[in-house]
Amino acid sequence: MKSGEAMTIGQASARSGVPPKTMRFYEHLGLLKPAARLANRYRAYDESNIQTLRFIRRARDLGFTLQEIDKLLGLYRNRRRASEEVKRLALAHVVELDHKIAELTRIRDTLTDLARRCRGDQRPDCPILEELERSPS
Amino acid sequence: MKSGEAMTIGQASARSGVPPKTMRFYEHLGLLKPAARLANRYRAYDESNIQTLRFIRRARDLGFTLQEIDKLLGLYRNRRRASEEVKRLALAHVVELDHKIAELTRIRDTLTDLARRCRGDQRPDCPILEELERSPS
DNA sequence: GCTTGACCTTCCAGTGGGGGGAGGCTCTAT
DNA sequence: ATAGAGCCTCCCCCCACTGGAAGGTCAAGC
Repeated sequence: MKSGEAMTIGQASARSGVPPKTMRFYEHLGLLKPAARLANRYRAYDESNIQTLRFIRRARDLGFTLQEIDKLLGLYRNRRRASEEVKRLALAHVVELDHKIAELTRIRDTLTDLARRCRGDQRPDCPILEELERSPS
Repeated sequence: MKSGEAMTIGQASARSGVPPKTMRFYEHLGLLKPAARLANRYRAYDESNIQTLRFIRRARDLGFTLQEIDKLLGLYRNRRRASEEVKRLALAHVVELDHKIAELTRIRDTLTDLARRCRGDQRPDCPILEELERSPS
């Protein structure tokens, strides 16, 4: 394949790291514009599509939702828009992450403590089960 | 209502903190045994059901999946079984939580750094977008 | 020329853990 | 007698995919 020319969905997948099924799914959702088609109805992708797919993949890796990514793509494609909006989106995401991390850490510490107090032998008594059966939290 | 006697799903929900829809859903999944029915086909619950529902709710709060809770309920109902298994389940869950927390923290730090380096003003350049468009990760 | 196997197409169903709401009974209070 | 709350079942929706069925297409090997 000449670089810069049309790729099939499988080749685009290999170069972007986004599975073919996921690419079709994104297109169905409207996150990606409908791909061009060859005479045999196969989807055809070029370098700019790869760039977009990589952008989406990176953003997914950073935990952005598809809605957020849709906005980020809009901002990415229209660079005249202020970076203010991008920063706001990223910081809002950080706040959510902080909440999630705090919650998971609290749970982790509770469980670790319960497990530490559980002998984990053949005897039936276990603080973990005792905690779970407690009155309403 | 006499305590210790039959409750409707709404009353059981109020006493356990599990929404009626969720109770039906759990029954449908087989996590709860099919509830007894009154002559009018309403589900009927007693104190032992409340205990089970509270157990499930606490375990959900601690982030256990419904599959894990199913196992925990089995261990809870059969106290002769060793606490070893309970402890193993809890510690496995802690390991998963640690992975999740580490991943979220890594993402959080990356985003915080990118946002810090983004001026967030009217100018179009933004390290966040630049990062997202980078070559494959 | 024919088969094999990889790749592509569409569409349907399921995941986890529920929530919303329709359409229809039943019970309680007035 | 009637209003309204609560119960019943059923199906659809959320997110972000993933798997699979059923069928079209293409390149290589015999």
